[in-house]
Amino acid sequence: MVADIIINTTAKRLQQTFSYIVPDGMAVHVGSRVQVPFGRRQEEGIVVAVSERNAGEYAYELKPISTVLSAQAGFQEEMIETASWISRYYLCNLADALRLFMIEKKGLEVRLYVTVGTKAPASAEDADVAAYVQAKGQVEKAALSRKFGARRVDDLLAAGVLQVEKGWKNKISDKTEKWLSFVRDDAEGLLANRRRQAALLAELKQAGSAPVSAFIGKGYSADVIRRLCGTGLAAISERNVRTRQLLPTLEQSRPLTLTDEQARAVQAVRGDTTGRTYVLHGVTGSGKTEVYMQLAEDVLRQGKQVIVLVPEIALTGQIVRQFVRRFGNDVVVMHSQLSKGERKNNWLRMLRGESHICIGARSAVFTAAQHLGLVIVDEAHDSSYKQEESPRYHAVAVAQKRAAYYCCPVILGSATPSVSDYYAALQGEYTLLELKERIHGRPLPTVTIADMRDELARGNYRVVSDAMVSLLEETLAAGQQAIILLNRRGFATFVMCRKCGYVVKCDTCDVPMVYHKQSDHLQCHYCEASKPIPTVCPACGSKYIKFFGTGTEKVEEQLGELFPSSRVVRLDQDTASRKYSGEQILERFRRHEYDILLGTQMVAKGHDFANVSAVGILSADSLLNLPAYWAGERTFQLLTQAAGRAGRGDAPGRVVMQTYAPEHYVIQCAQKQDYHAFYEQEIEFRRALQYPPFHRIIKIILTDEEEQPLWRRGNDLAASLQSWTRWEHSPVEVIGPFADIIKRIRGKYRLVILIKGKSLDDIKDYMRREPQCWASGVVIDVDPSF
DNA sequence: AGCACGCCGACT
DNA sequence: GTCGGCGTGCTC
Repeated sequence: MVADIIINTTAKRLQQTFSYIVPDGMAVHVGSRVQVPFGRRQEEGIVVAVSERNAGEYAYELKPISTVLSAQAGFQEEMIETASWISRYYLCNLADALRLFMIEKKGLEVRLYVTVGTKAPASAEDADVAAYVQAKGQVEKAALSRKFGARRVDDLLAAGVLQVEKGWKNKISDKTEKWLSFVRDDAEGLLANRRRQAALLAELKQAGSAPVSAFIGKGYSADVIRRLCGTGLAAISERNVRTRQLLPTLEQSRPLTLTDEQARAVQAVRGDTTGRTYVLHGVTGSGKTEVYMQLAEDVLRQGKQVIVLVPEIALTGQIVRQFVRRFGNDVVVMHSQLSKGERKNNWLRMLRGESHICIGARSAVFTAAQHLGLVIVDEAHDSSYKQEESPRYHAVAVAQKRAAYYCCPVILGSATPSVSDYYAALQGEYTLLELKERIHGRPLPTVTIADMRDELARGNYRVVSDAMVSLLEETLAAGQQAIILLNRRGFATFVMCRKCGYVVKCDTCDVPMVYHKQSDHLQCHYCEASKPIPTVCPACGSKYIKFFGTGTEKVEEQLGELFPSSRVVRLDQDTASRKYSGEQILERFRRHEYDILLGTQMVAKGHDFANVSAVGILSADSLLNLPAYWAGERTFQLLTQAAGRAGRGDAPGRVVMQTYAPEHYVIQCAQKQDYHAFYEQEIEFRRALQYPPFHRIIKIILTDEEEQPLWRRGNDLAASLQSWTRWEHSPVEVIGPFADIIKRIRGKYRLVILIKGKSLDDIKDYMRREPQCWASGVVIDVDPSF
């Protein structure tokens, strides 16, 4: 037998499979993770095909597989298929795509092992070390150094008393633990004089079985346990490590009675075995979660599993809590703060079919499954579903691919579906389900627009408009809470010399630095570098250094001055960076320890605070003016999301949106919270300018520390792509190279080449074969989000 | 990605 | 003579 293997490295150019002999009797399947000789090294490989071919049929000599690293944490056929689709569609190599499905990214690790050498130790202390190594046979060098000191070990190695050798450690061996289980009662009186063993047996009878370690923890010695097993009344067995209870015990909730709309949606999806995608368009507060849960319940009844994706920010939010309350222990939550062991346990529980629902952010789409029955993507329009590093996959696309294999439905839930998804639904490619009513008939919040040009004309130079001030006054007076959104952190957005116009920029990035008052430093938001504030202008030496622009820190200060008796809390990357502190801020706001929650988009997403009746959006245009086709869509989504935070309780919601472009259709539609009107205008704009969904885009980003070679590489690659389109008479357009919006980040210049066309499959095939696309300093972004 | 090999210039 | 810099090519 011969196995085709992908070497699990990050090497960009190492893309092909390598064939190895499967030694007789070795259990190797598609998906097994194995150790293979590769050149002079040993490497980890993933088996992607097994054939009955003979080693003699190959033009080169085949080597045999060394060992199997893990059968348990291997791959299923579906995962290999999906990974291979990802590598083709997103133009990444297969090893990188496969690694997305792994918990233990690298299973094989090179370690140095020490054994005794040929020379005799010179001193008694050295003899101790040698004796220790002798007794163990071989010791990991790092462990030996910890015990005896690195200096000592190195000296002994140099003297030849010890010697060192490279070895490999398998990190993914299937871990087991010893379990003690009850066999029978002591009818014969075997334990008549053995009080500890009798007590142990009694406890064991209660428990049935438990890990040996649990009994040791209770004070039973290993000897007592061994002797009890010797009588045959109890037995020890090896079991795979059990997952400990990860979820807090919450009171269980019962399914609610559905509204007609909800029931229709559930009915439409129920029983789908075609792998279709459903767009669930429901206004905020229309009860999408209940639809999700009832569909999930259905799938669970069939013994199948569900993956629920939520935006990164929402992992601590309502939806997770609601699923846990409904489904209890059947739910595993994957979040970034889990330890590696916990992640692995959760993953294994899904793989073995012990749990049936997995909730997590983007990467949870790769969760192992016995039999997937449903994928739910909440807030499916959210930009966090697109991974911004290679492989640059979109979780929705991956979900659809996996669902197609299992023939199960995908639900894309959102109050503001992406224009592309909605278009696909109207075209009949997806199925559209609409929830137009809010639960309990609560009205949508009323939105007022504050034209900031008028404020300026009236002499209000503050960040906060008069309309917003009165909204906040009334809200605070009524004992209610408010949320204020400003999409920029820091105090002032740039620092400029009033005399010569010099703007302080980051040393390694081509962006102005932001003034942070809290740390009293200038900060680069691209590389985190910080600088002190110059006292004189570095360019002309004048002292007229001034701060311009407004960030969350400045608003915090102004709100403090305007409402001295109110309690304001700021939530942005700076205050949320410490572990759990973001969560704590939200929790304390929920308990009304603060009156105003101020922050960046973090405050806009998914929270459900019953006492919040007012929302202020300080700069509704901040995304609108970005030079990107999706600027309007993102703005509409953010504004609608933010507005949706108001009036979720009994008090009606009120929103003030500050803008310099009140007549813009995005602002107008957001004010009316009219998705359909927005969609109609946006789709015409996309059609006219041939943007997605009408055309697809690939973005190639080239980076280099030097500008000249970068342009040469960019021109060469663009020329190669151009010559292909001409040769093939392809309608695909190659645009560029041009300098990226930000010319330089972290000391590297950036060029962009765009590829645009109705179908990009053929040019992708060409790119796959073009070595320039696989050079270092080239990033390929298929369906880029910017 | 490693790693070896080979070519070349520099230096004990 | 040999050391080390880097470009090139291979790994079943």
